Amino acid sequence: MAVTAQKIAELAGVSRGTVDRALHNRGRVNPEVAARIQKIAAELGYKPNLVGQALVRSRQGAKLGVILQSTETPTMQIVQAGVRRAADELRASGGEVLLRELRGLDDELLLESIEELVSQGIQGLAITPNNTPELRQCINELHRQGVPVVTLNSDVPGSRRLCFVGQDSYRAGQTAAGLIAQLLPAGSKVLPITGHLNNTAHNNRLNGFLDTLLQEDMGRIRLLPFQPCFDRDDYAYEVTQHILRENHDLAGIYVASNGQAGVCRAVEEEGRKGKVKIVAYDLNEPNMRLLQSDSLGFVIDQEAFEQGYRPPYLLYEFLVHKKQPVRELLYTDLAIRTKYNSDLSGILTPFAEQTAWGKG
Amino acid sequence: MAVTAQKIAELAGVSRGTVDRALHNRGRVNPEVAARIQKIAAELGYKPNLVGQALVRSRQGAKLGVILQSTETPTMQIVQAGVRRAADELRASGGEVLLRELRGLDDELLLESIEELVSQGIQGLAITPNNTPELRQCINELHRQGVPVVTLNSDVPGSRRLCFVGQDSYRAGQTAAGLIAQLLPAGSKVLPITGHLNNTAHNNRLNGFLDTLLQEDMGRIRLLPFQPCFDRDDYAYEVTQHILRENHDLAGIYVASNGQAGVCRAVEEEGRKGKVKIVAYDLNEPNMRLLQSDSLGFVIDQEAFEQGYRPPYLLYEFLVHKKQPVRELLYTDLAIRTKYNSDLSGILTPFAEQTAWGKG
DNA sequence: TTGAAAGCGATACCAC
DNA sequence: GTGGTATCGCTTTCAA
Repeated sequence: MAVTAQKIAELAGVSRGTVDRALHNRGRVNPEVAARIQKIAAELGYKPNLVGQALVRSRQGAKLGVILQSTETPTMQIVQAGVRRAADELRASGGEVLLRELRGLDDELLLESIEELVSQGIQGLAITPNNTPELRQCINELHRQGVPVVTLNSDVPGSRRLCFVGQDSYRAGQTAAGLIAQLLPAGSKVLPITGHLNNTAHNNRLNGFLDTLLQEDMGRIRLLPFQPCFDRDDYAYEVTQHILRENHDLAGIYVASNGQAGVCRAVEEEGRKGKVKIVAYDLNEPNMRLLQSDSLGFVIDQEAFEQGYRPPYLLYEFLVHKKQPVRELLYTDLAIRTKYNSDLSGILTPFAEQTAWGKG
Repeated sequence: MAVTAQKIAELAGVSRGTVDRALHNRGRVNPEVAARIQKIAAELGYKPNLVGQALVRSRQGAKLGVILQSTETPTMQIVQAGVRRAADELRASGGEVLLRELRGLDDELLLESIEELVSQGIQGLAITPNNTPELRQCINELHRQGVPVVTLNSDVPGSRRLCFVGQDSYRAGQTAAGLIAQLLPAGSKVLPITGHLNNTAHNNRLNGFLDTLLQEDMGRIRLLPFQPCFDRDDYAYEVTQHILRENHDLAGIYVASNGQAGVCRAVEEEGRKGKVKIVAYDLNEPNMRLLQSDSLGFVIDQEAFEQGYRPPYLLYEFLVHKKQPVRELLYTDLAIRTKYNSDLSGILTPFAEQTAWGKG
């Protein structure tokens, strides 16, 4: 059995209360006594029992808020599943998670939802933010009020958020470049497709991609000028079709944004399936189908589930055990996936129910 | 605040103790009363608070044993790091993990170590087993005694282990095949290298690899007969050198076992670096260096850290909360990695220390 | 068959 | 400054 505060109290000849105050520097304790207690604790390697801590903190009950935007997209639905799972698990430990799911991107609605959750007394917040000055201000204000905020999926750099959980977009671009450079012979022509021209994440991916191909690959791959598709499959289709017809030697397409389904369709309709390698992002249901049908060769995954699952836990740990995240930027893993190492089961299916009585 | 046993007791007009016995079917409770209590619990969606449960169970204290073999290998050292992390975390929740690290594979030593740990009173055990009849018997005997066993990294199929945590070898082979099929043009010559001829995991990888290339790729890749290298770099070097000299058009090498460093060296010395694509397994320090130097194009990762980290938690959950693993075979993720999406930091470096006083 | 009470470990509060 | 005590939610005795 590990060493407890009680044991230290006995050894120091004081009460548990005094030990607690001494070790946590809460004051109101004789400096000499405090020193003695801390020495004993150090020698015994005392660590407070987290279960005991959690139990006492559960008096106030950790009430968390999560707001997701663009919940109509396949990837955000995986993020959602992650949040739900965390919410379920935390509920079993006395936590409470209020989840708001917003369709589309709407800064005003987001700010309203935050206010609503705050008025309901949440002690921590996780959001998929828009990178606007208003939101940055809002995050900083929450920080000032003692409400920690975790950004997920996209970040608000420089704000006083507790941390960010999501993809390292630049590295995601590099990874795609490294893959394509190995996939295609020297001199191959590649078309990069991006989304909105002002989407930071997509731009970072593109930069990582271009930098890597130009610098490290030393220009062995011939890059066509990148084309925006505004995250739309129909535009992506049109652009791809056009470029394919003009470049009969096109060997690869890099899709930094959404639109991969349109790209795949164009490639198939032009009879170039298999000849033109396509690399896109995210492991979700539609992409899974594209992988299975060999329309899409590779996706680079961003662990959407983890992006939803982790933040509530980070907030809980911070609130209940005062534990800071290990880093400010918690980048999710970048797995390269083909149809053979992709699996969504166990993520989208309802997970094993815990011991519960009734509907739960 | 979530619904507690106390609340149910009040609503049912009984005491907490009765509620507890009724909900857990411990008997000694009037059937009618039990029914009423269960109905109320179901309606309220009662779930016992895990923190409360854990605290009371901590009276007995969960004492776990972990035995790792081949700890001299780079990958097992990552597994070790995972075990250590879990041990640290569980200690903070009142758990205790006894870790035995064995060099090499030695069934006898393994069985001795198990006995030793059992005699020290462990209530659960995790091991990297050898697939021998003696060990299977030992696992079954432990099961009979009520000591759950988790196999990790390698399995003992058909034994009464609680579950297995590790790679799906067949799928790992398929993944390599899918990658190589996309990497190389039709007609490319590929050499498969394997380890010991009786290593089940390596054989399964090879089977997955061959099946996939022969069936799904429809023989577009020309396969050379596979060569064993007995997990040794020197043999792998020799074999590779020989084959390279006989096949000036060799386009790829698939390494299902250890030996990749020897393979890479041979390829470089023959001046074929970059021309011959190499796919191997595991993200560990030596492979990381091979990736960085572009000697190795891809590795397929098996989440060694997770293989060490998960089992203690599975045992803890099983012992403390009676929670069964979701599946019997818990396969780790198969991420395809290049130098751009590989990262070992945060795994091998000591992780952020928790609030502690002194040496810990 | 049931209730009352102790106790797991840590913390908060209130007397002294 | 300090010790005592109640408390978190649950399980487990021990009495009744």
